[in-house]
Amino acid sequence: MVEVFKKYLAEKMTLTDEDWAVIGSVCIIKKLRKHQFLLQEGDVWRYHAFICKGCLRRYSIDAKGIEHVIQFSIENWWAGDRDSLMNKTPSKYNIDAIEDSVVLVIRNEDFETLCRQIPAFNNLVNQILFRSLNASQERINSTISLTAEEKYLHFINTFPALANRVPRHMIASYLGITPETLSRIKSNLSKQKRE
Amino acid sequence: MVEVFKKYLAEKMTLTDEDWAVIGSVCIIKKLRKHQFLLQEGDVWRYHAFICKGCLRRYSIDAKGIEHVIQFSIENWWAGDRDSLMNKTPSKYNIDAIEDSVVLVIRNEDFETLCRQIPAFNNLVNQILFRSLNASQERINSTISLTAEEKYLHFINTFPALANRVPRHMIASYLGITPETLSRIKSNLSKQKRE
DNA sequence: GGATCCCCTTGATATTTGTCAAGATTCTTT
DNA sequence: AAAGAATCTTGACAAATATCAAGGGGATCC
Repeated sequence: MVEVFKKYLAEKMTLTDEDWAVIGSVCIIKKLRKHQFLLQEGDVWRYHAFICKGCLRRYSIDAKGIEHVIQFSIENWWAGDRDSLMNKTPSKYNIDAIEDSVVLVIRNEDFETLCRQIPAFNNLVNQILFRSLNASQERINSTISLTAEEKYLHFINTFPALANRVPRHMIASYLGITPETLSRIKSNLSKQKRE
Repeated sequence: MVEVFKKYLAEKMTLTDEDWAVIGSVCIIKKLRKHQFLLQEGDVWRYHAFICKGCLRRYSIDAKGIEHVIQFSIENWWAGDRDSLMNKTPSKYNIDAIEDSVVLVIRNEDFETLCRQIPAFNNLVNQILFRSLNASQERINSTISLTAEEKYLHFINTFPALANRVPRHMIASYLGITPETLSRIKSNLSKQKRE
């Protein structure tokens, strides 16, 4: 499973055998069964996690006990709680597996050493940061500008791989609407298509 | 006005006179009158802009011609369009001044040189990136989890300095609600307070 | 110092979305 | 294969929010 990560790195940076020896040595493979937590609210997150296989979600639980999905991540993406990591504060989020998954975990100290020792790795990390930030902005834009139906269409456009992979009620939660509303949107859309 | 930036840097990193000589030499001061654009949709953004004084907003315009405020920035914050900068693509956003403002602009080439030459500066930039990302996540969370009234309360809690500084209809737009709804929320809140 | 424009408020009404409840369907586990 | 749990759908109704329209107040510009 480490191979997935190696391939990912090789595609995004020039990766010498030497680099890989250093990086590989700090990687920890962790299997997660469906529903198993990678991070629970209240814990401090001290890692960087790369998903080799499977699908995770990050979500918060509000005062009324309702779950709100903040993010999905699948193979070749990262997961974690930067806020908790950076400020060493208990996390406000939960991360769990939607399917049986395999994640590759790197301890933060090790990760920082990698960034210092391997400039290309550091650049990659920065690139990912930039991308995440742009994606966030994009999401904010669509959340405040679009109707429920438009948000759903935007979602399946942006993440076609997820539409048939994660339960609908989680997509609804991600979009900030109720499962019932999503269900109606879908039935409307397929009605319109038939006409 | 460059002093504001110097003070900002001195607070966030160890800034030698030498560093400042290098940094100061690439700073361009730009005055913006109220309503004046810093960036217009379609232009490519090639700078980093620090606000010395005043208040800017970034917004998009949707297919129906409606403006959606994505972000406010005031003195001691940065403004710009990372997406356009990074990908060298025409910007999807407008940035304009809500009040007469003074911004400090650094060309991207110069900025990158600074990052390479002054490690402390580079660290600061990374820190800011992290913070922005956390703030984005936080905003997404509140946008999908809260009611209109809660969003408004959350906003004035998070940005008390903005509440009395930017027009209400822009706050409404930022929150993804109509000005009318915001107006009613405010009148409800003050009613409740009186009771 | 009007005149104009922009912004905010309020009311009436329409639309969207949420809530609650029941039944159907699918997935899991044994 | 059957039981049980979770998920999805649908309907009736309620609540939240948007839309449309009108009027008032304050800033700004000749």
